Amino acid sequence: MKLSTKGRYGLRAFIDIAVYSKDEPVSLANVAKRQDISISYLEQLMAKLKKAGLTKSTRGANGGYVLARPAAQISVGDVLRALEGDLTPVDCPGITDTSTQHCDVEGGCASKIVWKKINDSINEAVDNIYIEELVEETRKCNQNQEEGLINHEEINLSRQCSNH
Amino acid sequence: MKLSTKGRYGLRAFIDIAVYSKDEPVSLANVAKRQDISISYLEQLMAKLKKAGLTKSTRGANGGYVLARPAAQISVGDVLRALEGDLTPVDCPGITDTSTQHCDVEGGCASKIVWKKINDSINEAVDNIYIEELVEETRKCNQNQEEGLINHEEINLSRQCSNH
DNA sequence: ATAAATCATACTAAATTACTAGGAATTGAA
DNA sequence: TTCAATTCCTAGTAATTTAGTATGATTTAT
Repeated sequence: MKLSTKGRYGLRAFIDIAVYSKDEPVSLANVAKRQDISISYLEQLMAKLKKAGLTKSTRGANGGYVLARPAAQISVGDVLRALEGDLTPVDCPGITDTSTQHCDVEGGCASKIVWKKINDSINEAVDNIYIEELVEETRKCNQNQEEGLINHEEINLSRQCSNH
Repeated sequence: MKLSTKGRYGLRAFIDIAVYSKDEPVSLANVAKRQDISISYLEQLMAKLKKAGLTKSTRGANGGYVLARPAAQISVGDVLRALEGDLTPVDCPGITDTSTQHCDVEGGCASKIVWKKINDSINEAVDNIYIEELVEETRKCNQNQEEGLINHEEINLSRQCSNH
């Protein structure tokens, strides 16, 4: 049960755009440089985010991406679901509304209870973190790193602020 | 992000053994019949569960599997981790103790907050459901289904009690 | 002896992931 | 007008993972 690079890279890219798009749109070339993800792959991730209405883009020179809404109004769940599809490790009838599967195993309804709790707990978790919080955290860490370089405390701080 | 058949089938098989092993060990042939999973695949799942100390087996004719501890002392988390490995959709340094990965992406520590919350919420969910509860639920449903057949309410009840 | 069962290991087809590649369309600036 | 920077769109592909099957050895009750 792994979150794919779509979700992992995509959230990082989204936060990056949120952090750097205050004045002007952020180009994927810049995101790629900062996050060490290929432009080509980023394009695919951005297509999903845009289709979900989470980003707006301007084409051509000096173009790029900005958030479609304030970061305080976009949850991590919004972003991850746009990238990964449903965040439901188990999809079986009666658990998700979208399930098209049919289930006809004999005997018992027990494991369904488990799948529902897992699904609900994940969605509850990601729906209660907003991008704004992560933007602030990123700014705080970037600042710490600058101070750290002055104070020769790179090792501690880079560990504290490592990303993924 | 999907839970594999190892986890899905394996938990069902484990519950099945818990339900039917009151008097004698449960053979995989019987589990296979009831749960519609091949014996050969079940053998692989049981190897993991046994290695984790969750089941005991007796070989030879009339052999089979029983739980190694009372169902009230085995959590769903124990079972799923035995089958799937760590239930951590994102494994990155500083989040899990077992992580051997190194992370050197520049700038920011934000997404790590998210991954930790997701991992914690899943594990908290599965560690607070015990097999005993699922055994009782299974018994309740099996009984309902029998009554349902008598009362000609098969459709409703089979929906209510469907498994997966 | 035989049949029923676990145990152990190797193999494989299908699906998914994680990208890369190539080019078309748009836009600001020289 | 031309050029470079950019998003947009689609196809392809190598590597990995999944979801099993297959085969045979070993153990044990009858």
